[in-house]
Amino acid sequence: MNITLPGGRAVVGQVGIPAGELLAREMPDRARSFLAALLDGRPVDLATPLTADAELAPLTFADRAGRDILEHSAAHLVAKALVATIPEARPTHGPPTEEGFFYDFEVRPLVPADLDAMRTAMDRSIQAREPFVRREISRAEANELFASNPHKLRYIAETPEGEPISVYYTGAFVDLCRGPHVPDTGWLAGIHVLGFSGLERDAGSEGPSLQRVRGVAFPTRAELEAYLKLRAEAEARDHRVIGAKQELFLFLDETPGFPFWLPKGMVLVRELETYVREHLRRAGYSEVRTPLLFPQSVYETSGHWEMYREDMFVSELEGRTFGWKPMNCPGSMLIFRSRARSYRELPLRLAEFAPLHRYEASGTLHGLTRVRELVQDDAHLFLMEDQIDAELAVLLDWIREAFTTFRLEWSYELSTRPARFLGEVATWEKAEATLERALRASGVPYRIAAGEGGFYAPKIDIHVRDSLGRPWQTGTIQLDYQMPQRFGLQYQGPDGQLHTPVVVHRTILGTWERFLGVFIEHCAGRFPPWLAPVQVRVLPVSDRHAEAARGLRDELASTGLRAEVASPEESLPKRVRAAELDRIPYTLVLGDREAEQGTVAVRIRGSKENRTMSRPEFTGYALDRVRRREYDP
RNA sequence: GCCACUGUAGCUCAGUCGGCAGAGCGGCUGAUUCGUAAUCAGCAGGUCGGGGGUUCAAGUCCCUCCAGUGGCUCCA
Repeated sequence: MNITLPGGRAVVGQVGIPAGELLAREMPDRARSFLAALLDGRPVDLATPLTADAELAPLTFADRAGRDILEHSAAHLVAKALVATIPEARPTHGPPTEEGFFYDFEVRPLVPADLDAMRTAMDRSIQAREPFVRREISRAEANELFASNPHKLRYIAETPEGEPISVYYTGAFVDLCRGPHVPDTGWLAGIHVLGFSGLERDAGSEGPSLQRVRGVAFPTRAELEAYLKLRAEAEARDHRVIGAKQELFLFLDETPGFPFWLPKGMVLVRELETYVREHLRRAGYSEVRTPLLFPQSVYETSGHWEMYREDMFVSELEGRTFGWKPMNCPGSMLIFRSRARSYRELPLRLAEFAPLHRYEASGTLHGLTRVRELVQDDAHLFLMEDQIDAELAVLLDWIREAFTTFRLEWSYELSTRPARFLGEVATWEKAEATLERALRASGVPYRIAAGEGGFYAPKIDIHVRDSLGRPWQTGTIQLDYQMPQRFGLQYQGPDGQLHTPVVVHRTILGTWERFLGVFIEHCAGRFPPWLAPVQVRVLPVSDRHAEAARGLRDELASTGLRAEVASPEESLPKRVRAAELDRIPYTLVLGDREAEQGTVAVRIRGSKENRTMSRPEFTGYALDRVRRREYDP
């Protein structure tokens, strides 16, 4: 029997030798990291006997498939532990996910004490290094074995005739499973249960609700510890925590989902607006402001009433029904329609930064990243068909520039026609193809999110990851053939005929709220100097320098820098510490030495050294970095 | 909206079996006049998320509403 190993090396194996044994024999140095194998490209247990000529490769945690196997094996262990804790629990399924695994159970609602019991049971199993043992059984045997678990019976029934039905034993616990698995539970020392939650029940289904237990798994305890440390770090830079500490924004019980922007947070918003407006000016946009409320009839025209009403705030006034706008598009459409339009006006680019209201379900609210009142850096581009490609190219270019400025890594998702949509399928497909062409032309990688488009248009969504790798959706580019039609928009073309324009709805940063939520976490509250609410803090060494410090502050303020004085009621070291904790980019110490020489001692955030500069030298340095929007102080 | 959990001073949290509401930080006042990540002392600050109930007695037990957290669903 000839077995081909990775790299094309062919070895001879005795028929019946387990895959793991052969791999260990041929690659003894690495054998300890092998948790499963690929047999002719199919993942299998290491215990699988080799019976014919084949290609064989080891799988480790470094392989995506290997990682999935470890995580799925961890899910089995969770199931074993939960059933040991609550015997009447009925396991359903437990797949690996992007960040770990889960296992869903039909069981009474779990409580934290259940997790403690499960952890104990899991530890015991891990200590015992219980092997995962595969058995293939008949359909009848399977039906008998899982007679008390309707979910497993359903999976058995769904298994195509002719496909083997396999079960895996872990000690006394048995689960219906295709496998493969790690050799034994000793591999699961790096398992950690993150938590549990109830699942939304499918409409119409009865009986106890499902409970999901989520976890992560690593090959070693040490890797788990590293992961947990990263998570703890992520919690420390939670924008909700930083926002409170730095007094950027506020949420009150009385107004769930409605952020209060505090003075310092408002500086961030204004700086972002200024940044975006600079682009608007260069790229030929005009800014408008349209009403916050429109009568129902306008939303009937736009399609919102049919497709988006659930998410809208609605007011009844004098017997008429008004909706608070959830998007800016209707207003822009009405402006376009307000008079005859010529092709010479196109592209017409209307930007609007108006507060939008969306009645997001209470359970989905989350700090700044999911709110009920938000402001987008929104614009609508009214285009002729042959202007679309060029505009899309400009937008993708602009996105690259913006996200580079913020040092955010971004990726694109092409979201296609959803189940509920307006208009004709053919138009949708044309729009989707146009967006895809633009993405290809820009040369950036993208993913297709089938069925994730808006109800009126397919879109390119911009996803950013913060520095800890968590993904967020921010900007969006939507190519819309529906709304112009529904609003009856027309322009007179060079041919003298009336045509319907195409509209691109687009945001770059998305919303100030979500963008700042993400960016606060990305920079961990250490804002680039141009964004920092306080750019310079002046620390007089003692009372006799307070006057000079105030003078310096005024001097800095007159150049446009945001500066403040920390008066010497506290010790200098304490004020230095506070400035560092407040993430102030530039801390200037002013004492006798500096007063005499007309200099300042400059401490740059994150650096313990300080540099003596003349006042004009510092001002020039700081202003230059602010003006260039440098990321670091 | 659904499931679970949580809610004590501005913030982070302690509060045992139901028996007098606490600490640190922050704030204020005073002393100190300070040279690059915490000087010292004192003081103020609470409807224990709201309402209802059980009890001689509720921060603590029960019900309910509100808000938050983690998921589900949804989404910028």
